[in-house]
Amino acid sequence: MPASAALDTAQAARWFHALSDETRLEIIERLLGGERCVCELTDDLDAAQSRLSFHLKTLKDAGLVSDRRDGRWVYYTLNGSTLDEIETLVGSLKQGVRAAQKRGRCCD
Amino acid sequence: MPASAALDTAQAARWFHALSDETRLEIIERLLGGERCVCELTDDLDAAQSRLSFHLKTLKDAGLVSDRRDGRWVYYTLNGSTLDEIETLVGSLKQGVRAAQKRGRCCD
DNA sequence: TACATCCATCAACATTTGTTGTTCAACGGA
DNA sequence: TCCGTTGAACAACAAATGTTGATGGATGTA
Repeated sequence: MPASAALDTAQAARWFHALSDETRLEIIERLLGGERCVCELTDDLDAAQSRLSFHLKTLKDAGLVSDRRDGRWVYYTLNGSTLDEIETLVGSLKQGVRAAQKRGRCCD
Repeated sequence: MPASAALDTAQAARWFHALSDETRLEIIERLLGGERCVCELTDDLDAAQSRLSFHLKTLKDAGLVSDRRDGRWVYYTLNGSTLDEIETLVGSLKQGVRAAQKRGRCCD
C-alpha cells in the first residue's frame, strides 16, 4: 500500500465544493442539532425557500445529507458516514505530508 | 460548552473552497511527494504556468501551502498544520452528528 | 371538493471562478 | 551587461455558481 492511496480527486472536489459555501455550512450547523425540515431552516436562517432548496440539493447530491418525507414536510439529516469518509481523506493527506516532511529532512 | 463549538463558517468556507477544485487537488497530490517548484508542476500536470500560478495563489491564500524562493525558483509545500485544523473541524462535525443521532434515538 | 401549506424546479439575472495569452520583475549564467 | 528562465499579475473571455421571484405538484385539512 502506498503512503497515500491515489486520491479520487473528482469525488473529493464534489465533497469539498459542497462544504465551500457559507449558507451550506450554516445549514450543516443547524443539522448538528438533529433533523430539520426546510421550513425550520428558512426561519432559522431567514433565507428564501428556493435558496435553501438549492443548497440542500447541492448537499444531497454530494451525499452529505439525506432527506425523508413525512406528510407535507421533508426532513433533512446529516450523513455521518460521508463525514467519516471526508475525515479519513483529510487524515490521509495529513499523513502524506508528515511522510514527505520526514523524507525532506533526511535527504536534503 | 456546547456539543460543537460555533463553527467559523467563513474560515471553513475558505478552506473547503480551496480544496474544491480538481486542479488544486492534483497539485496537493504532487506536493504529498514533497516540495515542488512551479515548473515541475507545470510539467507534471501539463498545465499552463499562469493557470498553476492562479491555483497556487488560491491554495496559499487559504493557508494550505507555503512558498519559498530559492534563486530563480519558487518551491511550494503543503502546510500540515492547516490540514490538522481542517481535520479537527471535520472531526467535530462528525461528533456533532453522533450526538444528534443519540438524541434522536432516545427522544423520538 | 376547495383551499392552504410545504417544497422542488425553473427562468432570468448577477456574481464569482477558472482559463488563456501577455507582460513584467527578479534572478543567474554567459 | 545582455540574455534566457522562472513565476506573479493582469486583462479579456468563458463557464459555473448562487439569488430571486414565479409556478406547480404533493399533501393534509375544512
